[in-house]
Amino acid sequence: MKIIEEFLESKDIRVTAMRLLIYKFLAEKQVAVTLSDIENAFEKADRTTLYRTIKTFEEKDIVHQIGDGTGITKYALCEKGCNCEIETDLHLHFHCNNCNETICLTEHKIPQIKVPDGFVSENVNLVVKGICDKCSGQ
Amino acid sequence: MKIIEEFLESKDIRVTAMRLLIYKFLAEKQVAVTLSDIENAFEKADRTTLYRTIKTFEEKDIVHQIGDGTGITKYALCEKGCNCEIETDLHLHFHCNNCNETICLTEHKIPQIKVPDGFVSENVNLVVKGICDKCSGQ
DNA sequence: CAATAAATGCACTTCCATTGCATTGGTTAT
DNA sequence: ATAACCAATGCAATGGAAGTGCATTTATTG
Repeated sequence: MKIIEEFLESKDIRVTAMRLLIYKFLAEKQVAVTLSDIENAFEKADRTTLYRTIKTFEEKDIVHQIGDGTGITKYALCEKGCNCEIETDLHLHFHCNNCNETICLTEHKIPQIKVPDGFVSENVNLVVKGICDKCSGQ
Repeated sequence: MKIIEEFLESKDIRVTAMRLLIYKFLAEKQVAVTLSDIENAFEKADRTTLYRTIKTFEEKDIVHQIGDGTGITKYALCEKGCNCEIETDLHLHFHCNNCNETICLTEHKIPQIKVPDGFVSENVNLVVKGICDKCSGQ
């Protein structure tokens, strides 16, 4: 817990009880979560607080947003190897069509994508859909 | 126009004036459009009709949906080379951060993405973001 | 302890997606 | 041709998620 506090401070994020809890929640989750997921986990807290906390985390580059095609934006902690603050970083995510969970595959880099002449690639969003390891193992 | 009629019939879609117009609209557009775009183009028609028409087109595999990260779903006609009814087809789209338009790059195939053991890849959604040819040429 | 600034909570708004139901319009069978 | 039927359309309403304004609480600083 102390470690989290120091980490947040190092990222220029003021430490509050709520923020510690939300960070802890994200860290324990192995998958990307929606705002509703967080909401359900902290029913005492107001939705706005959770929303703004996530936004703060995003601005300070410790959380990144994922659009996995479900229409609902999900969030995940940036881990080692996730350089999402860098525009050219490739975000590879896996969305399970069975359990509906989205997982960060930060260790799986993808090759540079070629685009036609005249187009300038700044950022790539790649979502692989299928069956995750938990669901395929059943 | 006769060609469109025959095409729709061949896809098991009942031909109506509205459907012909919407198909024509999509065919003329070179970019993926939102429901609002269609709505603006056909102010006389009801939003629901446009919505359901697009859904019908989707079910019959002549239109596919694109989530480009803007949060608003876009739609585009499936063209030659677009086999979006096939699960393993790779959808490559380009989203311009300047003009906000999304373009289908069906001719640009991308290599098979490797996923970790236990994961089964069924479908890949790839959106490249940057500046499109029109905007970069300014 | 006072003054200030940030964080939280509440209420409200907006936008898009979606559905139920009534109505219209086109197709088919008698 | 007409009745019966089913699909398409239009209208109204709902729901969910994102986002904003403002009051209040909490924390920090002088």
